[in-house]
Amino acid sequence: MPKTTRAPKKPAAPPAAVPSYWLIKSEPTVYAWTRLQQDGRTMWDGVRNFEARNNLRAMKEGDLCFFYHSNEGKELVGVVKVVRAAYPDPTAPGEDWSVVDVAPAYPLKKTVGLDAIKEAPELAEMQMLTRNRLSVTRVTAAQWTFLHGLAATSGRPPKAKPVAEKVGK
DNA sequence: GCCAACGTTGGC
DNA sequence: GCCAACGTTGGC
Repeated sequence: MPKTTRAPKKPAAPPAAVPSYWLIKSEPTVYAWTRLQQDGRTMWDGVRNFEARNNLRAMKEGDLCFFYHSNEGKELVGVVKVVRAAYPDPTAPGEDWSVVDVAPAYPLKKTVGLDAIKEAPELAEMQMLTRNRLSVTRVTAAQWTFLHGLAATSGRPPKAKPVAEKVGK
């Protein structure tokens, strides 16, 4: 594109950008939801799968993710917010992996079990089901809303999150 | 704890 | 560039 048509450098991306929705998995024995609540924030490291990594890289600050307990529990337990977009994974120096920082946004009033997710025709296309080994998957807006219905938190707009937003260190 | 699924790696 | 072996994930 010719320079002359280039937009005059947008003054910081509009924070009004529509958030995307995701689902991240963790084995509760490795890093549980309660632990994240205690920590207040964490670096989501250790992802060693290209597709999962690409999903991490597609996350924007402010995006929301379901937090899923794999292996034990097998249920959605809460929602986290992306508080820092992707940056190189310091646990894999020299390698091309990424992390994001997340903070707890709110717990689900009712956890949503894998069985319930599988039962719902509305969720048949969920990436977590179709790509069940992926630790970071996409969630559509429709799936997001539907799952909040199951979690009995449907009245809660995804914007009510007074999470501290100190980016950086 | 076992096993199926599947992404990744490495040999040819 | 294909494909078999391997490793890891995650459900059961």
